[in-house]
Amino acid sequence: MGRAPCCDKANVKRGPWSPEEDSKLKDYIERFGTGSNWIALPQKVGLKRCGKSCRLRWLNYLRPNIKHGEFSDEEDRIIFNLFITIGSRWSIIAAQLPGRTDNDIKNYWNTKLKKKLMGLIPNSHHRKQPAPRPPLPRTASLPPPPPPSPPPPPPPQLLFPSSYEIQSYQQQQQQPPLPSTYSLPPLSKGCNFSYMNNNYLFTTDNSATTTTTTTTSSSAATTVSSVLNSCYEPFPIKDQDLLDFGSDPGSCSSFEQQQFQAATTMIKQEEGELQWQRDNNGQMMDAGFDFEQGIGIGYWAEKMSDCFGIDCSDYLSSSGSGSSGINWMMDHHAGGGSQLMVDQDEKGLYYF
DNA sequence: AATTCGACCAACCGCGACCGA
DNA sequence: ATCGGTCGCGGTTGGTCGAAT
Repeated sequence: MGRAPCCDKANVKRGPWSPEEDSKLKDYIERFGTGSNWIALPQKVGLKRCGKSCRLRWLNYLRPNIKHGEFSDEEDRIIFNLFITIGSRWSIIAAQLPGRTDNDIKNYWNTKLKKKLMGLIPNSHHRKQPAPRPPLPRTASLPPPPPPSPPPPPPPQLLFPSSYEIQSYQQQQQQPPLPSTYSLPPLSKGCNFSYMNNNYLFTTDNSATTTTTTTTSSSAATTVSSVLNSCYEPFPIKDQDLLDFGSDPGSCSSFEQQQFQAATTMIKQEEGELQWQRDNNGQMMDAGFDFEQGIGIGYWAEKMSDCFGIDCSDYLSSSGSGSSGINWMMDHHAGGGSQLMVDQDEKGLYYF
């Protein structure tokens, strides 16, 4: 025995909404609200529609402040990063993009963004502007589009996911499903946030001043296998298993003394071979670290080779310190202002 | 000019969650 | 604790369009 239908499908209209229907529904809800009962709403409004259809039409199209049209690069990045982190939880993703609906984002992801990420189509900076399409009959009742917004600020240096991010996304497709329960930290407009679930760390923090990290379990902190960064500005990631090296001390996660001490203690306890370089004031030097004998440079070079397929022969032949190793990597593979991460648990090296 | 194909997106569908009786 | 009604979500479908053939 199947599930009982939510309405009498034989007596409800289906398919595209007419302007008259839109107008009726919109007027009614604006005057009286939904009454917290979508099933009963169509009868009150005088529509031969299923309640679910009315709800969908209102939420996705008629309600105020719905944003239509092209997605911005910033929206692209937010969608991408959230998708990587939490998967296809479209409603949660939509909650981070005011004016966008889950349906909108889902369609956008499936038709454009996913392909763009896989390199099938160029990113939006080379995006061919589509020719304006005449409104479909079903959209004939739309209000006129908002006036053109002022020109956007100049784009940041890098707008689209790096090769690492895309690689990570592709790898993530093979990962086991994310846990069904997770919690987002409270968000407020303009605040920075980051959180980590069992496999991924996510952050939108680009302020380099405050970062919150939420771990979902004690084991989460030891199973970090992937790191994503939604911006390309230096930022601190403070996590006990992720050491973040930026191009200056302020963008290194362990620069703060407390964090530094904790990380160093842990590393020395577990490995005993990682040693930080400090300047004369006892502060950690710019992106400086070194491996002591035993694993040392060989380990470092091996990991770079493992993770990135990088030929480290010229580094190995140099007489530089660990710091020059970072610089070598920055120069050769990441560019200025990039971040390097060392996953202590998996010995992984990541750069952005 | 006609046909085919792929992109796009509004709308539908079914399931699980939630809530009140 | 159980049941029925409703909501909300995410996957899928189908109509329309422009581009390509």
